[in-house]
Amino acid sequence: MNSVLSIRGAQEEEPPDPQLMRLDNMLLAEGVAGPEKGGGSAAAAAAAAATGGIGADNSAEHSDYRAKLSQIRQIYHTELEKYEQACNEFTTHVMNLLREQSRTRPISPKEIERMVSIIHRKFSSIQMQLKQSTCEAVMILRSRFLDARRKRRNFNKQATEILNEYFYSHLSNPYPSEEAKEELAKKCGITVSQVSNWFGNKRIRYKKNISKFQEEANMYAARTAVNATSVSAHGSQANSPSTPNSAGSAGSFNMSNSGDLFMSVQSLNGDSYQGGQVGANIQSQVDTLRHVISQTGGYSDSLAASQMYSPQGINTNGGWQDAPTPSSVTSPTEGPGSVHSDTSN
DNA sequence: CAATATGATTACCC
DNA sequence: GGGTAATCATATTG
Repeated sequence: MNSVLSIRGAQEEEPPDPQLMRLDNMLLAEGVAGPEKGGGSAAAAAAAAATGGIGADNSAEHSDYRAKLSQIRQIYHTELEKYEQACNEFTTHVMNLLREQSRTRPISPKEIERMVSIIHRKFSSIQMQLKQSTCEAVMILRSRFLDARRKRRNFNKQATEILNEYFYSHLSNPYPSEEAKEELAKKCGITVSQVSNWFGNKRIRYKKNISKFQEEANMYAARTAVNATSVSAHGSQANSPSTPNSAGSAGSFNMSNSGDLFMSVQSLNGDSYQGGQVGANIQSQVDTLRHVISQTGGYSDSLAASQMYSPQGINTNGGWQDAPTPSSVTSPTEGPGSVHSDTSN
């Protein structure tokens, strides 16, 4: 046992051991070795407060993690304190011993100093072990709780609803801007990067096989179309919403009906009054309507329409990326023709 | 249980 | 830096 000390003591001196520094830095970064809050009970309270600040369900997921982390932190600190105390006690004990011995034989201060330094080194190596195992524990905790891949949770129904609504009403260009992403994130109670992930996944999976998403597309298209028309085309006879049900979608919109819808949109667009909201609404409708109509089997009749509405099936640019926004949302003041050209993608 | 759906990560590209 | 495509790891479903 002495051998260990001598070996360690020989090579290790004041210069900060890189390994130790690494551990210290990590513990600090993880908030384990951070400055202890004033009150003793502050740890739990602080953790709770910190979690309560930001995301709603996100923090809930992390609360468990934080609780465990603060547990680790507490253990770490008590252990550290214990070691320190033990070190001091042992030092004084040895000092006393030496003092006693000094009566019978001369003891140089150098010897005392050496003893003390050996003791300290021994205890600091114990501390090192403590830090190492604490780091390990934190790492495990992190991988267990923070690796979202491992702890994947589906978004709640409403969130996916909102996201799908946006996606299908911007089918021609489903690339939400940073602002739009933030908005969606806020509405859905998720993070912006989650929104980005969602759209990335959605785009690729939609494109991969559109047929699988037809029902869903119809559903959202019909819903938003009905919504929009009932808002923008004031009153009128409107259309019986008809079940937004997926199966019935084909039957729900017959040719004439969809034609009416389109006409109303067109005229409104031509009006070009009140840009902003209305314009955006219309643009959305173009997408959704296009989908509905194409699904309703409007191919035999409206030839012109059929061509431009022909959706992703034969779409010339199945990929979205190639076709940057053709004036989509930003210019509501275009002539009626622009709608067609716009939808031609 | 297998099969599918789904959110996150990765590699690679522009 | 943001996009796609492939992939991973889990959740949900039948």
